[in-house]
Amino acid sequence: MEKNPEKVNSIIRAAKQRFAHYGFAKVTMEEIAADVDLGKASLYYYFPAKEDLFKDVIRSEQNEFISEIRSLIGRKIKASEKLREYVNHRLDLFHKLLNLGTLIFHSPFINNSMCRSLFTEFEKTELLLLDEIINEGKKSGEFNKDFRGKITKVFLHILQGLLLRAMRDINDNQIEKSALTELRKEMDIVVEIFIINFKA
Amino acid sequence: MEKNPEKVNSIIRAAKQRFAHYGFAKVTMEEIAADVDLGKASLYYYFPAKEDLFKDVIRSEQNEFISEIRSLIGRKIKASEKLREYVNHRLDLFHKLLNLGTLIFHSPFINNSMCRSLFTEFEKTELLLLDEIINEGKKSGEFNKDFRGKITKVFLHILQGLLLRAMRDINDNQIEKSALTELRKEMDIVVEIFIINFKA
DNA sequence: TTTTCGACCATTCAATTAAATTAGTCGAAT
DNA sequence: ATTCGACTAATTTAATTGAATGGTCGAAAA
Repeated sequence: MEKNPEKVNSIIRAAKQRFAHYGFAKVTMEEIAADVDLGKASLYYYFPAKEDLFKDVIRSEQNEFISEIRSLIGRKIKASEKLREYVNHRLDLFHKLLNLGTLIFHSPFINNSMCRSLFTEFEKTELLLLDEIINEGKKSGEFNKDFRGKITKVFLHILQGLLLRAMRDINDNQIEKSALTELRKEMDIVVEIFIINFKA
Repeated sequence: MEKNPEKVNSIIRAAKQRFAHYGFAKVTMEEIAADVDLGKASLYYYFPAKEDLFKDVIRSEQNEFISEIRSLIGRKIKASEKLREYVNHRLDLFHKLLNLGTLIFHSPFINNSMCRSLFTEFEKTELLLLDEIINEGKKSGEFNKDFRGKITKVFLHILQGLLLRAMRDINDNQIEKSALTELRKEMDIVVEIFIINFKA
Protein backbone atom coordinates (compact mmCIF):
# COMPACT_ATOMS: atom_id res chain seq x y z
CA MET A 1 0.00 0.00 0.00
CA GLU A 2 2.83 2.38 0.83
CA LYS A 3 4.24 3.75 -2.38
CA ASN A 4 7.81 4.85 -2.72
CA PRO A 5 7.62 8.60 -2.01
CA GLU A 6 10.86 9.29 -3.84
CA LYS A 7 9.47 7.82 -7.02
CA VAL A 8 6.23 9.71 -6.54
CA ASN A 9 8.20 12.92 -6.27
CA SER A 10 10.29 12.23 -9.33
CA ILE A 11 7.09 11.67 -11.28
CA ILE A 12 5.66 14.93 -10.01
CA ARG A 13 8.85 16.72 -10.96
CA ALA A 14 8.80 15.29 -14.46
CA ALA A 15 5.13 16.09 -14.88
CA LYS A 16 5.70 19.61 -13.62
CA GLN A 17 8.30 20.27 -16.27
CA ARG A 18 6.12 18.88 -19.03
CA PHE A 19 3.02 20.76 -17.93
CA ALA A 20 4.99 23.96 -17.59
CA HIS A 21 6.19 23.57 -21.13
CA TYR A 22 3.15 22.32 -22.99
CA GLY A 23 0.14 22.72 -20.70
CA PHE A 24 -2.17 20.10 -19.31
CA ALA A 25 -3.87 18.98 -22.51
CA LYS A 26 -0.75 18.68 -24.62
CA VAL A 27 1.09 16.33 -22.30
CA THR A 28 0.45 12.59 -22.49
CA MET A 29 0.82 10.13 -19.69
CA GLU A 30 3.12 8.10 -21.92
CA GLU A 31 5.57 10.99 -22.19
CA ILE A 32 5.69 11.51 -18.46
CA ALA A 33 6.14 7.80 -17.95
CA ALA A 34 9.03 7.74 -20.41
CA ASP A 35 10.67 10.64 -18.56
CA VAL A 36 10.98 8.51 -15.45
CA ASP A 37 11.68 5.29 -17.35
CA LEU A 38 8.34 3.70 -16.72
CA GLY A 39 5.64 2.23 -18.83
CA LYS A 40 2.40 4.14 -19.06
CA ALA A 41 0.55 1.47 -17.10
CA SER A 42 3.03 1.83 -14.26
CA LEU A 43 2.18 5.47 -13.92
CA TYR A 44 -1.36 4.48 -13.15
CA TYR A 45 -0.06 2.48 -10.26
CA TYR A 46 1.03 5.75 -8.65
CA PHE A 47 -1.68 8.06 -9.88
CA PRO A 48 -5.20 6.83 -10.57
CA ALA A 49 -5.82 9.54 -13.17
CA LYS A 50 -4.08 12.26 -15.11
CA GLU A 51 -6.05 14.86 -13.21
CA ASP A 52 -4.78 13.54 -9.92
CA LEU A 53 -1.24 13.86 -11.08
CA PHE A 54 -1.88 17.40 -12.20
CA LYS A 55 -3.52 18.25 -8.91
CA ASP A 56 -0.50 16.96 -7.06
CA VAL A 57 1.78 19.07 -9.21
CA ILE A 58 -0.19 22.14 -8.24
CA ARG A 59 -0.37 21.10 -4.61
CA SER A 60 3.35 20.72 -4.64
CA GLU A 61 3.79 24.35 -5.66
CA GLN A 62 1.17 25.48 -3.19
CA ASN A 63 2.84 23.60 -0.38
CA GLU A 64 6.18 25.12 -1.22
CA PHE A 65 4.53 28.54 -1.02
CA ILE A 66 2.88 27.72 2.28
CA SER A 67 6.13 26.65 3.87
CA GLU A 68 7.84 29.78 2.58
CA ILE A 69 5.14 31.82 4.26
CA ARG A 70 5.41 29.81 7.46
CA SER A 71 9.08 30.64 7.63
CA LEU A 72 8.26 34.25 6.78
CA ILE A 73 5.84 34.37 9.69
CA GLY A 74 8.54 33.01 11.95
CA ARG A 75 10.93 35.84 11.17
CA LYS A 76 11.32 38.73 13.57
CA ILE A 77 10.11 41.57 11.39
CA LYS A 78 7.12 43.86 11.57
CA ALA A 79 3.76 42.46 10.57
CA SER A 80 3.40 45.11 7.91
CA GLU A 81 6.64 43.96 6.35
CA LYS A 82 5.34 40.40 6.39
CA LEU A 83 2.24 41.52 4.56
CA ARG A 84 4.39 43.13 1.88
CA GLU A 85 6.44 40.01 1.45
CA TYR A 86 3.35 37.84 1.43
CA VAL A 87 1.94 39.67 -1.54
CA ASN A 88 5.16 39.36 -3.49
CA HIS A 89 5.61 35.68 -2.74
CA ARG A 90 2.01 35.12 -3.70
CA LEU A 91 2.49 36.74 -7.05
CA ASP A 92 5.55 34.59 -7.67
CA LEU A 93 3.52 31.51 -6.92
CA PHE A 94 0.80 32.37 -9.37
CA HIS A 95 3.31 33.28 -11.98
CA LYS A 96 4.68 29.77 -11.65
CA LEU A 97 1.20 28.25 -11.71
CA LEU A 98 0.43 30.25 -14.78
CA ASN A 99 3.40 28.92 -16.66
CA LEU A 100 2.44 25.56 -15.38
CA GLY A 101 -1.09 25.43 -16.48
CA THR A 102 -1.69 27.65 -19.44
CA LEU A 103 -5.17 26.29 -19.12
CA ILE A 104 -5.59 26.60 -15.42
CA PHE A 105 -6.96 30.06 -15.56
CA HIS A 106 -8.49 29.82 -18.96
CA SER A 107 -12.00 28.81 -19.57
CA PRO A 108 -13.49 26.43 -19.11
CA PHE A 109 -10.88 25.31 -16.71
CA ILE A 110 -11.60 27.85 -14.09
CA ASN A 111 -15.05 26.43 -13.77
CA ASN A 112 -13.65 22.97 -13.73
CA SER A 113 -14.48 21.09 -10.61
CA MET A 114 -10.98 19.65 -10.55
CA CYS A 115 -9.34 23.00 -9.99
CA ARG A 116 -12.25 24.43 -8.09
CA SER A 117 -11.69 22.34 -5.00
CA LEU A 118 -7.94 22.89 -5.17
CA PHE A 119 -8.24 26.63 -5.10
CA THR A 120 -11.09 26.98 -2.64
CA GLU A 121 -9.06 24.83 -0.30
CA PHE A 122 -6.01 26.98 -0.89
CA GLU A 123 -8.00 30.14 -0.28
CA LYS A 124 -8.92 28.90 3.17
CA THR A 125 -5.27 28.29 3.93
CA GLU A 126 -4.35 31.73 2.69
CA LEU A 127 -6.95 33.32 4.93
CA LEU A 128 -5.49 31.48 7.90
CA LEU A 129 -1.97 32.62 7.06
CA LEU A 130 -3.04 36.21 6.55
CA ASP A 131 -5.04 36.22 9.75
CA GLU A 132 -1.98 34.96 11.58
CA ILE A 133 0.08 37.84 10.31
CA ILE A 134 -2.63 40.36 11.06
CA ASN A 135 -3.36 39.02 14.53
CA GLU A 136 0.32 39.25 15.28
CA GLY A 137 0.18 42.85 14.13
CA LYS A 138 -2.77 43.48 16.41
CA LYS A 139 -1.01 41.96 19.40
CA SER A 140 2.10 44.00 18.88
CA GLY A 141 -0.06 47.10 18.64
CA GLU A 142 0.85 47.67 15.01
CA PHE A 143 -2.67 47.18 13.64
CA ASN A 144 -5.94 48.30 15.13
CA LYS A 145 -8.97 46.19 15.86
CA ASP A 146 -10.85 47.27 12.74
CA PHE A 147 -8.75 44.83 10.74
CA ARG A 148 -11.26 42.03 11.10
CA GLY A 149 -11.55 38.70 9.31
CA LYS A 150 -13.96 40.13 6.81
CA ILE A 151 -11.44 42.75 5.81
CA THR A 152 -8.80 40.09 5.42
CA LYS A 153 -11.10 38.33 3.00
CA VAL A 154 -11.66 41.49 1.01
CA PHE A 155 -7.93 42.03 0.92
CA LEU A 156 -7.37 38.57 -0.49
CA HIS A 157 -10.19 38.94 -2.98
CA ILE A 158 -8.65 42.17 -4.21
CA LEU A 159 -5.38 40.37 -4.85
CA GLN A 160 -7.22 37.58 -6.65
CA GLY A 161 -9.17 40.09 -8.69
CA LEU A 162 -6.14 42.09 -9.77
CA LEU A 163 -4.51 38.87 -10.86
CA LEU A 164 -7.50 37.79 -12.89
CA ARG A 165 -7.62 41.23 -14.42
CA ALA A 166 -4.02 40.98 -15.50
CA MET A 167 -4.71 37.59 -16.99
CA ARG A 168 -7.44 38.97 -19.19
CA ASP A 169 -4.93 40.07 -21.72
CA ILE A 170 -2.63 37.15 -21.83
CA ASN A 171 -1.04 36.24 -25.13
CA ASP A 172 0.76 33.12 -26.24
CA ASN A 173 0.02 31.64 -22.86
CA GLN A 174 2.47 33.98 -21.27
CA ILE A 175 1.93 37.10 -19.28
CA GLU A 176 3.79 40.12 -20.56
CA LYS A 177 6.69 41.22 -18.45
CA SER A 178 5.49 44.80 -18.35
CA ALA A 179 2.03 43.67 -17.28
CA LEU A 180 3.59 41.64 -14.51
CA THR A 181 5.62 44.49 -13.07
CA GLU A 182 2.60 46.75 -13.39
CA LEU A 183 0.56 44.18 -11.48
CA ARG A 184 3.19 43.96 -8.78
CA LYS A 185 3.19 47.71 -8.35
CA GLU A 186 -0.56 47.82 -8.00
CA MET A 187 -0.54 45.05 -5.44
CA ASP A 188 2.13 46.90 -3.52
CA ILE A 189 -0.03 49.99 -3.46
CA VAL A 190 -2.95 47.93 -2.19
CA VAL A 191 -0.84 46.58 0.65
CA GLU A 192 0.34 50.02 1.60
CA ILE A 193 -3.21 51.30 1.67
CA PHE A 194 -4.29 48.49 3.94
CA ILE A 195 -1.29 48.95 6.18
CA ILE A 196 -1.88 52.68 6.52
CA ASN A 197 -5.58 52.22 6.95
CA PHE A 198 -5.36 49.73 9.75
CA LYS A 199 -2.38 51.17 11.53
CA ALA A 200 -3.19 51.52 15.19
CA MET B 1 -26.12 60.72 -45.39
CA GLU B 2 -28.09 61.61 -42.27
CA LYS B 3 -29.89 58.55 -41.06
CA ASN B 4 -33.10 58.73 -39.13
CA PRO B 5 -31.92 58.65 -35.52
CA GLU B 6 -35.29 57.44 -34.29
CA LYS B 7 -35.08 54.38 -36.48
CA VAL B 8 -31.50 53.81 -35.46
CA ASN B 9 -32.59 53.85 -31.85
CA SER B 10 -35.44 51.47 -32.39
CA ILE B 11 -33.03 49.06 -34.03
CA ILE B 12 -30.64 49.34 -31.12
CA ARG B 13 -33.50 48.74 -28.72
CA ALA B 14 -34.62 45.64 -30.57
CA ALA B 15 -31.09 44.34 -30.83
CA LYS B 16 -30.53 44.96 -27.15
CA GLN B 17 -33.48 42.80 -26.21
CA ARG B 18 -32.41 40.00 -28.51
CA PHE B 19 -28.80 40.04 -27.38
CA ALA B 20 -29.86 40.12 -23.75
CA HIS B 21 -31.97 37.06 -24.33
CA TYR B 22 -29.83 34.92 -26.59
CA GLY B 23 -26.34 36.37 -26.66
CA PHE B 24 -24.40 37.77 -29.58
CA ALA B 25 -23.83 34.59 -31.55
CA LYS B 26 -27.36 33.26 -31.34
CA VAL B 27 -29.03 36.33 -32.77
CA THR B 28 -29.31 36.78 -36.53
CA MET B 29 -29.52 40.04 -38.37
CA GLU B 30 -32.69 38.77 -40.00
CA GLU B 31 -34.43 38.42 -36.66
CA ILE B 32 -33.51 41.90 -35.59
CA ALA B 33 -34.65 43.23 -38.94
CA ALA B 34 -37.98 41.48 -38.59
CA ASP B 35 -38.43 43.00 -35.12
CA VAL B 36 -38.44 46.46 -36.63
CA ASP B 37 -40.30 45.44 -39.79
CA LEU B 38 -37.33 45.71 -42.09
CA GLY B 39 -35.61 43.42 -44.52
CA LYS B 40 -32.19 42.22 -43.57
CA ALA B 41 -30.59 44.25 -46.33
CA SER B 42 -32.12 47.39 -44.90
CA LEU B 43 -30.43 46.76 -41.59
CA TYR B 44 -27.12 46.97 -43.38
CA TYR B 45 -28.09 50.40 -44.51
CA TYR B 46 -27.99 51.51 -40.89
CA PHE B 47 -25.21 49.31 -39.56
CA PRO B 48 -22.33 48.20 -41.76
CA ALA B 49 -21.78 45.05 -39.71
CA LYS B 50 -23.30 43.00 -36.95
CA GLU B 51 -20.40 43.88 -34.69
CA ASP B 52 -21.07 47.56 -35.16
CA LEU B 53 -24.64 47.09 -34.09
CA PHE B 54 -23.53 45.19 -31.04
CA LYS B 55 -20.98 47.83 -30.19
CA ASP B 56 -23.64 50.49 -30.38
CA VAL B 57 -25.86 48.50 -28.07
CA ILE B 58 -23.10 48.42 -25.51
CA ARG B 59 -22.23 52.06 -26.09
CA SER B 60 -25.85 52.91 -25.48
CA GLU B 61 -25.68 51.36 -22.03
CA GLN B 62 -22.33 52.94 -21.32
CA ASN B 63 -23.62 56.35 -22.34
CA GLU B 64 -26.63 56.01 -20.12
CA PHE B 65 -24.25 55.22 -17.27
CA ILE B 66 -22.06 58.17 -18.08
CA SER B 67 -24.94 60.60 -18.07
CA GLU B 68 -26.17 59.16 -14.79
CA ILE B 69 -22.76 59.82 -13.33
CA ARG B 70 -22.63 63.30 -14.83
CA SER B 71 -25.86 64.12 -13.06
CA LEU B 72 -24.49 62.52 -9.90
CA ILE B 73 -21.45 64.75 -10.09
CA GLY B 74 -23.73 67.74 -10.42
CA ARG B 75 -25.53 66.99 -7.19
CA LYS B 76 -24.62 68.88 -4.03
CA ILE B 77 -23.41 66.03 -1.89
CA LYS B 78 -20.05 65.13 -0.44
CA ALA B 79 -17.45 63.69 -2.78
CA SER B 80 -17.21 60.59 -0.64
CA GLU B 81 -20.92 60.03 -1.08
CA LYS B 82 -20.47 60.41 -4.82
CA LEU B 83 -17.79 57.76 -4.78
CA ARG B 84 -20.12 55.38 -2.99
CA GLU B 85 -22.86 55.97 -5.51
CA TYR B 86 -20.45 55.67 -8.38
CA VAL B 87 -19.48 52.17 -7.34
CA ASN B 88 -23.08 51.08 -7.03
CA HIS B 89 -24.11 52.55 -10.36
CA ARG B 90 -21.11 50.93 -11.93
CA LEU B 91 -22.07 47.52 -10.66
CA ASP B 92 -25.58 47.99 -11.99
CA LEU B 93 -24.16 48.83 -15.40
CA PHE B 94 -22.05 45.72 -15.57
CA HIS B 95 -24.89 43.61 -14.35
CA LYS B 96 -26.86 44.86 -17.33
CA LEU B 97 -23.96 44.31 -19.69
CA LEU B 98 -23.58 40.83 -18.35
CA ASN B 99 -27.17 39.95 -19.08
CA LEU B 100 -26.70 41.59 -22.40
CA GLY B 101 -23.70 39.76 -23.59
CA THR B 102 -23.50 36.39 -21.99
CA LEU B 103 -20.47 36.14 -24.16
CA ILE B 104 -18.97 39.51 -23.54
CA PHE B 105 -16.98 38.43 -20.58
CA HIS B 106 -16.51 34.89 -21.64
CA SER B 107 -13.54 33.70 -23.53
CA PRO B 108 -12.48 34.26 -26.12
CA PHE B 109 -14.58 37.34 -26.30
CA ILE B 110 -12.71 39.24 -23.68
CA ASN B 111 -9.66 39.09 -25.85
CA ASN B 112 -11.70 40.08 -28.82
CA SER B 113 -10.49 43.22 -30.47
CA MET B 114 -14.06 44.36 -30.95
CA CYS B 115 -14.75 44.58 -27.26
CA ARG B 116 -11.23 45.49 -26.37
CA SER B 117 -11.40 48.94 -27.85
CA LEU B 118 -14.85 49.54 -26.39
CA PHE B 119 -13.75 48.84 -22.89
CA THR B 120 -10.35 50.51 -22.98
CA GLU B 121 -12.13 53.58 -24.24
CA PHE B 122 -14.67 53.29 -21.48
CA GLU B 123 -11.94 52.87 -18.89
CA LYS B 124 -10.46 56.21 -19.90
CA THR B 125 -13.83 57.84 -19.45
CA GLU B 126 -14.25 56.24 -16.07
CA LEU B 127 -10.86 57.54 -14.96
CA LEU B 128 -11.90 61.02 -15.99
CA LEU B 129 -15.16 60.82 -14.09
CA LEU B 130 -13.50 59.45 -10.98
CA ASP B 131 -10.80 62.08 -11.13
CA GLU B 132 -13.46 64.74 -11.33
CA ILE B 133 -15.09 63.46 -8.18
CA ILE B 134 -11.80 63.14 -6.39
CA ASN B 135 -10.52 66.53 -7.45
CA GLU B 136 -13.73 68.02 -6.18
CA GLY B 137 -13.09 66.26 -2.90
CA LYS B 138 -9.59 67.68 -2.80
CA LYS B 139 -10.80 71.19 -3.46
CA SER B 140 -13.41 71.02 -0.76
CA GLY B 141 -10.76 69.79 1.63
CA GLU B 142 -12.42 66.41 2.00
CA PHE B 143 -9.58 64.39 0.45
CA ASN B 144 -5.87 64.90 0.85
CA LYS B 145 -3.28 65.29 -1.87
CA ASP B 146 -2.08 61.68 -1.69
CA PHE B 147 -5.10 60.67 -3.72
CA ARG B 148 -3.28 60.97 -7.01
CA GLY B 149 -4.21 59.77 -10.47
CA LYS B 150 -2.27 56.58 -10.01
CA ILE B 151 -4.34 55.73 -6.97
CA THR B 152 -7.50 56.40 -8.89
CA LYS B 153 -6.35 53.89 -11.44
CA VAL B 154 -5.64 51.29 -8.80
CA PHE B 155 -9.05 51.95 -7.33
CA LEU B 156 -10.71 51.33 -10.67
CA HIS B 157 -8.63 48.24 -11.33
CA ILE B 158 -9.67 46.83 -8.00
CA LEU B 159 -13.32 47.26 -8.96
CA GLN B 160 -12.65 45.62 -12.30
CA GLY B 161 -10.80 42.79 -10.65
CA LEU B 162 -13.48 42.08 -8.07
CA LEU B 163 -16.02 41.97 -10.86
CA LEU B 164 -13.95 39.54 -12.90
CA ARG B 165 -13.48 37.44 -9.83
CA ALA B 166 -17.21 37.25 -9.26
CA MET B 167 -17.70 36.28 -12.87
CA ARG B 168 -15.39 33.33 -12.52
CA ASP B 169 -18.17 31.25 -11.13
CA ILE B 170 -21.00 32.18 -13.35
CA ASN B 171 -23.55 29.55 -14.22
CA ASP B 172 -26.21 29.46 -16.89
CA ASN B 173 -24.99 32.81 -18.11
CA GLN B 174 -26.35 34.43 -15.00
CA ILE B 175 -24.63 35.65 -11.91
CA GLU B 176 -26.04 34.30 -8.68
CA LYS B 177 -27.98 36.77 -6.62
CA SER B 178 -26.03 35.96 -3.48
CA ALA B 179 -22.76 36.40 -5.34
CA LEU B 180 -23.94 39.78 -6.55
CA THR B 181 -24.85 41.09 -3.11
CA GLU B 182 -21.60 39.71 -1.77
CA LEU B 183 -19.76 41.54 -4.52
CA ARG B 184 -21.57 44.77 -3.75
CA LYS B 185 -20.65 44.51 -0.09
CA GLU B 186 -17.01 43.99 -0.92
CA MET B 187 -16.97 46.93 -3.27
CA ASP B 188 -18.59 49.04 -0.58
CA ILE B 189 -15.84 48.07 1.82
CA VAL B 190 -13.23 49.02 -0.75
CA VAL B 191 -14.78 52.45 -1.17
CA GLU B 192 -14.88 53.00 2.55
CA ILE B 193 -11.23 52.06 2.86
CA PHE B 194 -10.25 54.50 0.16
CA ILE B 195 -12.40 57.23 1.64
CA ILE B 196 -10.94 56.78 5.10
CA ASN B 197 -7.44 56.44 3.74
CA PHE B 198 -7.48 59.64 1.77
CA LYS B 199 -9.51 61.73 4.12
CA ALA B 200 -7.71 64.99 4.65
C1' DT C 1 4.09 -7.34 -1.25
C1' DT C 2 5.35 -3.87 -4.11
C1' DT C 3 6.26 -2.68 -8.59
C1' DT C 4 6.30 -3.21 -13.59
C1' DC C 5 4.42 -3.81 -18.08
C1' DG C 6 2.20 -5.73 -22.51
C1' DA C 7 -2.06 -6.05 -24.44
C1' DC C 8 -6.37 -4.45 -24.61
C1' DC C 9 -10.78 -1.39 -24.50
C1' DA C 10 -13.36 2.82 -24.69
C1' DT C 11 -13.33 7.45 -25.19
C1' DT C 12 -11.81 11.56 -26.88
C1' DC C 13 -9.56 14.36 -30.39
C1' DA C 14 -8.31 15.96 -34.99
C1' DA C 15 -8.94 16.26 -39.65
C1' DT C 16 -12.32 16.10 -43.60
C1' DT C 17 -16.11 16.80 -45.84
C1' DA C 18 -20.60 18.21 -47.03
C1' DA C 19 -24.84 20.82 -46.02
C1' DA C 20 -26.97 24.64 -44.28
C1' DT C 21 -27.08 28.88 -42.13
C1' DT C 22 -26.05 33.54 -42.13
C1' DA C 23 -23.17 37.79 -42.67
C1' DG C 24 -22.62 41.01 -45.96
C1' DT C 25 -23.10 43.19 -51.17
C1' DC C 26 -25.34 45.34 -55.05
C1' DG C 27 -28.34 47.31 -58.18
C1' DA C 28 -32.93 48.66 -58.84
C1' DA C 29 -37.20 50.57 -57.07
C1' DT C 30 -39.61 53.81 -54.00
C1' DA D 1 -32.93 58.85 -47.80
C1' DT D 2 -34.82 54.37 -47.49
C1' DT D 3 -36.19 49.72 -48.71
C1' DC D 4 -35.63 45.16 -50.51
C1' DG D 5 -35.00 40.87 -53.57
C1' DA D 6 -31.57 38.27 -55.29
C1' DC D 7 -27.06 37.07 -55.00
C1' DT D 8 -22.18 35.69 -53.07
C1' DA D 9 -18.84 34.48 -49.68
C1' DA D 10 -17.75 33.21 -45.44
C1' DT D 11 -18.90 30.82 -41.28
C1' DT D 12 -21.17 27.34 -38.61
C1' DT D 13 -22.83 22.80 -37.91
C1' DA D 14 -23.12 17.81 -38.31
C1' DA D 15 -21.57 13.66 -39.60
C1' DT D 16 -17.66 10.57 -40.52
C1' DT D 17 -13.61 8.53 -39.84
C1' DG D 18 -9.02 7.26 -38.21
C1' DA D 19 -5.60 8.08 -34.92
C1' DA D 20 -4.15 9.27 -30.36
C1' DT D 21 -4.72 8.77 -25.65
C1' DG D 22 -6.69 7.93 -21.03
C1' DG D 23 -7.56 4.20 -18.37
C1' DT D 24 -8.04 -1.17 -17.04
C1' DC D 25 -6.46 -5.88 -16.16
C1' DG D 26 -4.07 -9.90 -15.36
C1' DA D 27 0.30 -11.81 -15.39
C1' DA D 28 5.06 -11.52 -14.30
C1' DA D 29 9.28 -9.65 -12.21
C1' DA D 30 11.66 -7.64 -8.26
